[in-house]
Amino acid sequence: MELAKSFDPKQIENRWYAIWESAGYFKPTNSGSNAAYCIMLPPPNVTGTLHMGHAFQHTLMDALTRYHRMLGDQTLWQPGTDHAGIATQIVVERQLDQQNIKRRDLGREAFVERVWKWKEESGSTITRQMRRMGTSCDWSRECFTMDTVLSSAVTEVFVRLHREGLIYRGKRLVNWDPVLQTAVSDLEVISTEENGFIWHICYPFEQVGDTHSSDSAGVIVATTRPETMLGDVAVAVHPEDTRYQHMIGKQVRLPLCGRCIPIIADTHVDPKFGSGCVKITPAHDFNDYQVGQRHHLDLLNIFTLDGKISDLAPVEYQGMDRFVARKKILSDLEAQGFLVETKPHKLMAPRGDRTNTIIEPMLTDQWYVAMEGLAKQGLEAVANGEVKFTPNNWNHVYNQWLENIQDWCVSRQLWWGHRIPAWYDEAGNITVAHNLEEAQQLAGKQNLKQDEDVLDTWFSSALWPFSTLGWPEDTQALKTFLPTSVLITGFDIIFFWVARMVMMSLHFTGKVPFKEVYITGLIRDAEGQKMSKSKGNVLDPLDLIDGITLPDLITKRITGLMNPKQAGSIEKSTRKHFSEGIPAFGTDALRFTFASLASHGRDIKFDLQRCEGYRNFCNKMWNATRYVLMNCEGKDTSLVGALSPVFSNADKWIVSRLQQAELTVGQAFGSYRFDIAAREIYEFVWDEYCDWYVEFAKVQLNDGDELVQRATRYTLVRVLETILRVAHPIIPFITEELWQKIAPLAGKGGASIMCQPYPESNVACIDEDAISNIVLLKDIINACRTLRGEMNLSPAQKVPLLAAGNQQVLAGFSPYLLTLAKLSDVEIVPDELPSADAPIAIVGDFKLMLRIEIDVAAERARLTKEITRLEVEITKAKTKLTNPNFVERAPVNVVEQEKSRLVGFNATLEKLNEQLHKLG
RNA sequence: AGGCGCGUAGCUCAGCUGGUUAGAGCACCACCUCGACAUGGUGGGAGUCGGUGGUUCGAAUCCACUCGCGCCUACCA
Repeated sequence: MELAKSFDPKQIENRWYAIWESAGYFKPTNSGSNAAYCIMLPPPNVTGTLHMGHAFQHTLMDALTRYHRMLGDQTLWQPGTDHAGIATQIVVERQLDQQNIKRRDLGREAFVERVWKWKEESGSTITRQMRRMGTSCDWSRECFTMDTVLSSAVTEVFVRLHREGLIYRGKRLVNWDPVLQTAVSDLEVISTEENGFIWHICYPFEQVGDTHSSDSAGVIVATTRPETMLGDVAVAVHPEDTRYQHMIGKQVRLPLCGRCIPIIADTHVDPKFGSGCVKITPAHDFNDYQVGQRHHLDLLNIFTLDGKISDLAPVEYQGMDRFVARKKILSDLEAQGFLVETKPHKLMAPRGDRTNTIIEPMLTDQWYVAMEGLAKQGLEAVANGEVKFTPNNWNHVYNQWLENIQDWCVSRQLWWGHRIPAWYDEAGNITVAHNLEEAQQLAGKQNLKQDEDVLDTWFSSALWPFSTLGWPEDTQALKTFLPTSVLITGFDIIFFWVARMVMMSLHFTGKVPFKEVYITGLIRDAEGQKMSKSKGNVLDPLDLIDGITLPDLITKRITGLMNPKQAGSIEKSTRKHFSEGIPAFGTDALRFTFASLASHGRDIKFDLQRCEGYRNFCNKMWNATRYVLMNCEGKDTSLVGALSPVFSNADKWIVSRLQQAELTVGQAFGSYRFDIAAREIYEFVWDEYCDWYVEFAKVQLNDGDELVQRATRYTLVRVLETILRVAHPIIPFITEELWQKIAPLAGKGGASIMCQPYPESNVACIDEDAISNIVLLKDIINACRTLRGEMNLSPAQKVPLLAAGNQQVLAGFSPYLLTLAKLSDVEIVPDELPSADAPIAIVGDFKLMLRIEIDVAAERARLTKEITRLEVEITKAKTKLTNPNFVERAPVNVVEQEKSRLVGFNATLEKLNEQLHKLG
């Protein structure tokens, strides 16, 4: 069957994916003694959709997976999804909101059932989309963090850590999200600089007989959160602050509350900031909590869990929302004369990463994992090289966090997630166990109630590398694939996930979870902005694959906006950037683009035009294959026969060049330089195979005898078949389609290219003589073309060439020159070109002359220009070589190189001068 | 406050274990339907490598300082 004239990705992609998957090629079928290669897919949110970041990372993981599978490794790419506790719960709660149902009205059991239902409905969206990207992960092993098996691993880990004393329950200040009404970890709090105010408030001294002068009637405290004063239990000053030293131990009366609180001394206070007096609210500020601990102060909790003023505050504020209360407190303070000053102030506001609400430090009972010992192990693993980061500057980031780690608050007051395996009796005694029965047995009581809370999503994610392989059972998969080979992920989850996996895996399996971590850049839009729904700059990878019209793209971007007012500006910028919509580039072009952009350590601005360029590349590959098929199908492409084929220098050259490409690509995969791999494939296919070799082959097929033709066909087929395999890990679909057509001509076959061996470089196939011969030929052709260009010859205009130099070499070049340099005739003379008013060029020892009528003055000018350039180079080289410092200190090869350059320049200069004199 | 990264052609980026004339893609200009490909071919224009200083025979590359941009971590009430 003939190939279509142009590459059309739609025709081939879906068909091949279904074939691969149903044939079971994604399973780790290479067996036995072969090396194991394993990548864990960072499990996407089960209800999520594929975004550019996923598509990018999945492309790199798939390229490595396919590469290693073809190398013959036992290769597993383990897929799965994450239940994403908070994120998923929010999505379902929003749906309920639209029906005016509150989660608490529905009840826990019904709500969780609802989430499961939603998970079943939408949970396959992202995996369906991943299939469009060509991802060759082993779907038969697909996991979900709340599967029975994985859940039991979670319980096991919790119970073991508790029994080891590494999990404990405690009442402490935690980051509290008053909207979600759950604790969150430090990492889930985003600090953003915001414009606020700093208020100076006077706390008057408690009058004890003595009278103070009016200006020292109290101390001035500065605060950005006046509402918390209701929970103040002290005022702190620096012990060495001479302004306040004499006041330490005195009492002030807290305005609005009337309570008396002491002035205490604590080094936490910075005398240079504000007034040098700090109000201390231990129940609502992390620093104040520390101060409170040091001074044995009471914790006065004046907030309820939903962010209202509690009944421990004066009655007139009780039940008021925290922000409303702030306003009232400020106006009351002002009315009573306590508000001294209001100044604008930039502050870092802590906000919840999911709700964007101000996070409140809140005193609650929570479960914690003690991190110190685990962190130490985690640090060691990187320090001793068991885990390597690429690029390795991420070591610092990882180390810095682990060195300053706090205990991890793992309990969440949510319903969707792994329920904490702890039970309470009526007296509140805690029993941690694998299940109720065990807890009852341990507690010796029947009437136990399970903890209401669930675990942080990242708790189960931290176990992913071993829980998916069957831990705590000692499975074959665990033995084979742990430690896994490489983790590919973004820097944004080094703390959330990477570090925690290292710690948990070391602790429970004694092995690191992965030997290497490749940290990718973050995909941004063309202007360098992070892609987000609210900015309206999101690109859907599937739209790049299938294409989308401008109206559809606009509609997609402006529907479901949190702030509908942005629709106008989003539409405008979308029209500007995508005036024609997006054409269908196909999966391979998109994947090739991602690979090309994957240089190390940098944000990636996604450039649509590059994607277009790589679609063109796919088309080029497609058409090169068409050419080969047209000329080789049905003809003898083998080496078998009575007479052996005669390989030309061009044949030997392209085969040599192929070895180099194989080597470069292999090394590039090994060092995660996908950009280098992609560039090498691009340049080899386009610049070498298509631009040069196929053109040489045309000459050989046209002029050569049967033996030359056979060698040419053999080489055309052999090189193409190989480069398809080289390229397959990056562009799986087109290479499969084309390989199926080409492989039989190379005497190969198989159900799929993905099961074929990966090409490996063979130095024995490198022919240095052929390489230098073809380099010379290319130089001569280029020189002729340049001359033609400078003489403004039209491409159709064939002119005769007179060439001087080694006659045998020139005779071999002649047929190629005729065609590739568009010549009417090539005449060879041994040594000297005749005197003539014709343009000449010098290539090494060869002199070329186009036999055309020229403007003598123009040619004189052209030669003079070239001579001037050479003279500059000669001066530069001479200056270097006459500098004793250079000759003595530079490496020998550099000096030699400079010498031979000078010789070459001089020879060329001489010839050009000669020619200049010959001009009439 | 500390840490990291970036600044090279109009745009997006390679090159940066120091050594030919600093490269590519896209965009631009000119010419071209030639039996693989106009998603193409041939030729061409385009950069004082952010700035200053230093090390060196030699610096886009190494060092110091500096300007501009971005990110991360921590935090002053």
